[in-house]
Amino acid sequence: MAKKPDLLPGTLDMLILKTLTRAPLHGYGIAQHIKRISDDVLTVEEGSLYPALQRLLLQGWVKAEWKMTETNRRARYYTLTIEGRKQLGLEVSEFERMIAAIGRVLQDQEA
Amino acid sequence: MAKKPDLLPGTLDMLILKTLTRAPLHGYGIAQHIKRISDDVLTVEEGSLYPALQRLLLQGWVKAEWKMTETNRRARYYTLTIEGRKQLGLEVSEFERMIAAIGRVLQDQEA
DNA sequence: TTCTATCCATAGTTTATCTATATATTCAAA
DNA sequence: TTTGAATATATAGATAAACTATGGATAGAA
Repeated sequence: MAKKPDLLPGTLDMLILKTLTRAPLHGYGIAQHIKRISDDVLTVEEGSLYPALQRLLLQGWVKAEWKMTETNRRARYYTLTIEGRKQLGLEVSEFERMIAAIGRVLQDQEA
Repeated sequence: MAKKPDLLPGTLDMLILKTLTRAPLHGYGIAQHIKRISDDVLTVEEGSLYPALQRLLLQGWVKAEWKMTETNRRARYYTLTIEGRKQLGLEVSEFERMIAAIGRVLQDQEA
Protein backbone atom coordinates (compact mmCIF):
# COMPACT_ATOMS: atom_id res chain seq x y z
CA MET A 1 0.00 0.00 0.00
CA ALA A 2 1.45 3.31 -1.05
CA LYS A 3 1.73 5.75 1.87
CA LYS A 4 0.01 9.07 1.55
CA PRO A 5 2.49 11.84 0.98
CA ASP A 6 2.55 14.79 3.35
CA LEU A 7 3.02 17.26 0.49
CA LEU A 8 2.91 17.48 -3.26
CA PRO A 9 6.61 17.53 -4.09
CA GLY A 10 7.72 20.83 -5.53
CA THR A 11 5.13 22.93 -3.72
CA LEU A 12 6.74 23.46 -0.32
CA ASP A 13 8.72 26.62 -1.15
CA MET A 14 5.56 28.18 -2.58
CA LEU A 15 3.56 27.34 0.54
CA ILE A 16 6.20 28.85 2.80
CA LEU A 17 6.50 32.02 0.72
CA LYS A 18 2.74 32.39 0.67
CA THR A 19 2.53 31.98 4.44
CA LEU A 20 5.06 34.77 4.87
CA THR A 21 2.92 37.22 2.90
CA ARG A 22 0.78 37.51 6.03
CA ALA A 23 3.55 38.46 8.44
CA PRO A 24 7.08 37.45 9.41
CA LEU A 25 7.00 34.12 11.18
CA HIS A 26 9.31 31.46 12.59
CA GLY A 27 9.71 27.98 11.13
CA TYR A 28 7.56 26.19 13.64
CA GLY A 29 4.77 28.71 13.13
CA ILE A 30 4.98 28.35 9.36
CA ALA A 31 4.53 24.60 9.60
CA GLN A 32 1.61 25.02 11.99
CA HIS A 33 -0.06 27.58 9.78
CA ILE A 34 0.16 25.39 6.67
CA LYS A 35 -1.24 22.44 8.59
CA ARG A 36 -4.09 24.43 10.05
CA ILE A 37 -5.15 26.33 6.93
CA SER A 38 -5.04 23.12 4.89
CA ASP A 39 -7.31 21.37 7.41
CA ASP A 40 -4.51 18.96 8.39
CA VAL A 41 -4.04 17.71 4.84
CA LEU A 42 -0.58 19.22 4.43
CA THR A 43 2.03 18.40 7.06
CA VAL A 44 5.47 19.94 6.89
CA GLU A 45 8.04 17.71 8.58
CA GLU A 46 11.01 19.39 10.23
CA GLY A 47 13.36 17.53 7.91
CA SER A 48 11.64 19.21 4.97
CA LEU A 49 10.99 22.58 6.59
CA TYR A 50 14.43 23.66 7.73
CA PRO A 51 16.30 22.66 4.58
CA ALA A 52 13.62 24.52 2.60
CA LEU A 53 14.13 27.65 4.70
CA GLN A 54 17.89 27.40 4.08
CA ARG A 55 17.21 27.22 0.33
CA LEU A 56 14.97 30.27 0.49
CA LEU A 57 17.56 32.23 2.47
CA LEU A 58 20.27 31.27 0.00
CA GLN A 59 18.11 32.42 -2.91
CA GLY A 60 17.44 35.70 -1.15
CA TRP A 61 13.70 35.10 -1.13
CA VAL A 62 13.46 35.43 2.63
CA LYS A 63 15.61 37.01 5.32
CA ALA A 64 15.91 35.83 8.91
CA GLU A 65 16.20 37.46 12.28
CA TRP A 66 16.37 36.00 15.80
CA LYS A 67 13.70 37.30 18.11
CA MET A 68 11.64 36.36 21.10
CA THR A 69 8.15 34.98 20.63
CA GLU A 70 5.13 36.24 22.55
CA THR A 71 5.70 33.37 24.96
CA ASN A 72 9.29 34.44 25.57
CA ARG A 73 10.96 31.84 23.42
CA ARG A 74 13.95 32.30 21.17
CA ALA A 75 12.92 31.85 17.53
CA ARG A 76 14.14 32.72 14.07
CA TYR A 77 11.67 34.93 12.24
CA TYR A 78 11.59 34.84 8.46
CA THR A 79 10.48 37.79 6.37
CA LEU A 80 9.55 37.74 2.68
CA THR A 81 11.82 39.90 0.50
CA ILE A 82 10.81 41.77 -2.64
CA GLU A 83 12.46 39.04 -4.70
CA GLY A 84 10.64 36.44 -2.67
CA ARG A 85 7.30 38.03 -3.43
CA LYS A 86 8.16 38.05 -7.10
CA GLN A 87 9.23 34.43 -6.93
CA LEU A 88 5.98 33.50 -5.23
CA GLY A 89 4.07 35.00 -8.14
CA LEU A 90 6.09 32.98 -10.63
CA GLU A 91 5.65 29.77 -8.68
CA VAL A 92 1.91 30.22 -8.31
CA SER A 93 1.48 30.87 -12.05
CA GLU A 94 3.54 27.85 -12.94
CA PHE A 95 1.70 25.69 -10.44
CA GLU A 96 -1.66 26.74 -11.81
CA ARG A 97 -0.48 26.12 -15.35
CA MET A 98 0.57 22.62 -14.32
CA ILE A 99 -2.57 21.63 -12.48
CA ALA A 100 -4.72 22.96 -15.30
CA ALA A 101 -2.73 20.76 -17.69
CA ILE A 102 -3.05 17.75 -15.40
CA GLY A 103 -6.76 18.47 -15.20
CA ARG A 104 -7.03 18.27 -18.97
CA VAL A 105 -5.40 14.85 -18.96
CA LEU A 106 -7.56 13.59 -16.11
CA GLN A 107 -10.76 14.85 -17.68
CA ASP A 108 -10.06 13.45 -21.11
CA GLN A 109 -12.94 11.07 -21.79
CA GLU A 110 -12.39 7.45 -22.66
CA ALA A 111 -14.67 5.71 -25.15
CA MET B 1 16.61 31.30 -12.32
CA ALA B 2 14.78 28.11 -11.51
CA LYS B 3 14.01 26.04 -14.61
CA LYS B 4 10.42 25.13 -15.33
CA PRO B 5 9.76 21.52 -14.48
CA ASP B 6 8.33 19.24 -17.14
CA LEU B 7 6.00 17.61 -14.62
CA LEU B 8 4.72 18.00 -11.11
CA PRO B 9 6.72 15.33 -9.27
CA GLY B 10 4.52 12.52 -8.04
CA THR B 11 1.93 12.81 -10.77
CA LEU B 12 3.52 10.84 -13.60
CA ASP B 13 2.22 7.41 -12.63
CA MET B 14 -1.29 8.83 -12.41
CA LEU B 15 -1.01 10.44 -15.85
CA ILE B 16 0.21 7.20 -17.40
CA LEU B 17 -2.53 5.12 -15.78
CA LYS B 18 -5.15 7.61 -16.90
CA THR B 19 -3.84 7.54 -20.47
CA LEU B 20 -4.19 3.76 -20.50
CA THR B 21 -7.88 3.92 -19.60
CA ARG B 22 -8.50 4.89 -23.24
CA ALA B 23 -6.75 1.90 -24.82
CA PRO B 24 -3.54 -0.12 -24.55
CA LEU B 25 -0.64 1.94 -25.81
CA HIS B 26 3.16 1.87 -26.09
CA GLY B 27 5.49 4.13 -24.13
CA TYR B 28 6.23 6.54 -26.90
CA GLY B 29 2.52 6.94 -27.59
CA ILE B 30 1.75 7.54 -23.92
CA ALA B 31 4.28 10.37 -23.78
CA GLN B 32 2.89 11.89 -26.97
CA HIS B 33 -0.66 11.68 -25.71
CA ILE B 34 0.12 13.40 -22.42
CA LYS B 35 1.99 16.15 -24.23
CA ARG B 36 -0.80 16.69 -26.73
CA ILE B 37 -3.77 16.60 -24.35
CA SER B 38 -1.97 18.95 -21.96
CA ASP B 39 -1.34 21.45 -24.77
CA ASP B 40 2.41 20.89 -24.55
CA VAL B 41 2.57 21.87 -20.88
CA LEU B 42 3.50 18.38 -19.68
CA THR B 43 6.48 16.69 -21.28
CA VAL B 44 7.44 13.18 -20.30
CA GLU B 45 11.16 12.61 -20.82
CA GLU B 46 12.29 9.12 -21.74
CA GLY B 47 14.37 8.91 -18.60
CA SER B 48 11.22 9.43 -16.55
CA LEU B 49 8.85 7.43 -18.73
CA TYR B 50 10.54 4.06 -18.93
CA PRO B 51 11.48 3.80 -15.26
CA ALA B 52 7.88 4.75 -14.44
CA LEU B 53 6.56 2.00 -16.68
CA GLN B 54 8.87 -0.48 -14.94
CA ARG B 55 7.48 0.64 -11.58
CA LEU B 56 3.92 0.18 -12.80
CA LEU B 57 4.67 -3.28 -14.15
CA LEU B 58 6.32 -4.27 -10.88
CA GLN B 59 3.27 -3.10 -8.92
CA GLY B 60 0.99 -5.05 -11.24
CA TRP B 61 -0.88 -1.94 -12.29
CA VAL B 62 -0.15 -2.50 -15.97
CA LYS B 63 0.85 -5.46 -18.08
CA ALA B 64 2.97 -5.38 -21.21
CA GLU B 65 3.00 -7.15 -24.53
CA TRP B 66 5.25 -6.74 -27.58
CA LYS B 67 3.36 -6.00 -30.77
CA MET B 68 3.67 -4.27 -34.10
CA THR B 69 2.36 -0.75 -34.53
CA GLU B 70 0.18 0.33 -37.44
CA THR B 71 3.35 1.55 -39.12
CA ASN B 72 4.97 -1.87 -38.75
CA ARG B 73 7.25 -1.02 -35.86
CA ARG B 74 8.07 -3.20 -32.90
CA ALA B 75 6.66 -1.68 -29.70
CA ARG B 76 5.70 -2.69 -26.20
CA TYR B 77 2.01 -2.14 -25.52
CA TYR B 78 0.88 -1.51 -21.94
CA THR B 79 -2.58 -2.44 -20.69
CA LEU B 80 -4.22 -1.23 -17.48
CA THR B 81 -5.03 -4.03 -15.02
CA ILE B 82 -7.96 -4.13 -12.61
CA GLU B 83 -5.57 -3.19 -9.80
CA GLY B 84 -4.20 -0.38 -11.93
CA ARG B 85 -7.65 1.05 -12.41
CA LYS B 86 -8.24 0.92 -8.69
CA GLN B 87 -4.90 2.55 -8.04
CA LEU B 88 -5.72 5.31 -10.50
CA GLY B 89 -8.86 6.09 -8.53
CA LEU B 90 -6.89 6.32 -5.31
CA GLU B 91 -4.25 8.52 -6.85
CA VAL B 92 -6.78 10.88 -8.38
CA SER B 93 -8.63 11.27 -5.05
CA GLU B 94 -5.43 11.93 -3.18
CA PHE B 95 -4.24 14.38 -5.81
CA GLU B 96 -7.50 16.31 -5.65
CA ARG B 97 -7.37 16.34 -1.87
CA MET B 98 -3.88 17.79 -2.06
CA ILE B 99 -4.56 20.50 -4.61
CA ALA B 100 -7.70 21.53 -2.74
CA ALA B 101 -5.57 21.89 0.40
CA ILE B 102 -2.89 23.85 -1.46
CA GLY B 103 -5.65 26.04 -2.87
CA ARG B 104 -6.80 26.86 0.66
CA VAL B 105 -3.30 27.97 1.58
CA LEU B 106 -2.88 30.03 -1.58
CA GLN B 107 -6.24 31.71 -1.21
CA ASP B 108 -5.81 32.62 2.42
CA GLN B 109 -6.04 36.40 2.52
CA GLU B 110 -3.31 38.55 3.98
CA ALA B 111 -4.19 41.69 5.94
C1' DT C 1 9.33 16.74 38.49
C1' DT C 2 7.80 15.08 34.63
C1' DC C 3 5.48 15.59 30.48
C1' DT C 4 3.87 18.18 26.49
C1' DA C 5 4.35 21.76 23.43
C1' DT C 6 7.33 24.91 21.45
C1' DC C 7 11.48 25.83 18.84
C1' DC C 8 15.91 24.84 15.93
C1' DA C 9 18.81 21.96 13.07
C1' DT C 10 21.40 18.26 10.58
C1' DA C 11 22.78 13.57 8.85
C1' DG C 12 21.52 10.06 6.09
C1' DT C 13 18.14 7.59 3.27
C1' DT C 14 14.91 7.25 -0.28
C1' DT C 15 12.67 8.27 -4.42
C1' DA C 16 11.41 10.75 -8.60
C1' DT C 17 12.81 13.17 -12.28
C1' DC C 18 16.13 14.71 -15.54
C1' DT C 19 20.38 14.56 -18.60
C1' DA C 20 22.89 11.98 -21.40
C1' DT C 21 23.68 8.16 -23.97
C1' DA C 22 23.03 3.91 -26.71
C1' DT C 23 20.53 1.14 -30.04
C1' DA C 24 17.48 0.24 -33.99
C1' DT C 25 14.02 0.95 -37.79
C1' DT C 26 10.99 3.48 -41.23
C1' DC C 27 10.30 6.87 -44.40
C1' DA C 28 11.00 11.05 -46.87
C1' DA C 29 13.97 14.34 -48.83
C1' DA C 30 18.11 15.81 -50.94
C1' DT D 1 21.97 6.84 -52.11
C1' DT D 2 22.80 8.64 -48.02
C1' DT D 3 21.21 11.58 -44.64
C1' DG D 4 18.14 13.19 -41.31
C1' DA D 5 13.74 13.20 -38.74
C1' DA D 6 10.47 10.64 -36.43
C1' DT D 7 9.39 6.50 -34.17
C1' DA D 8 10.51 3.26 -30.55
C1' DT D 9 13.01 1.20 -26.16
C1' DA D 10 16.11 1.36 -22.43
C1' DT D 11 19.75 2.32 -18.84
C1' DA D 12 23.42 4.84 -16.14
C1' DG D 13 24.41 8.60 -13.56
C1' DA D 14 23.35 13.15 -11.64
C1' DT D 15 20.33 16.11 -9.18
C1' DA D 16 16.99 17.59 -6.01
C1' DA D 17 13.29 17.25 -2.81
C1' DA D 18 11.30 15.15 0.82
C1' DC D 19 11.34 11.91 4.58
C1' DT D 20 13.10 9.35 8.83
C1' DA D 21 15.60 9.63 12.62
C1' DT D 22 18.14 12.12 15.67
C1' DG D 23 19.82 15.57 18.78
C1' DG D 24 19.37 19.63 21.66
C1' DA D 25 16.97 23.24 24.45
C1' DT D 26 13.25 25.82 27.15
C1' DA D 27 8.49 27.18 29.00
C1' DG D 28 4.73 26.05 31.35
C1' DA D 29 1.28 22.98 33.03
C1' DA D 30 0.04 18.98 35.65
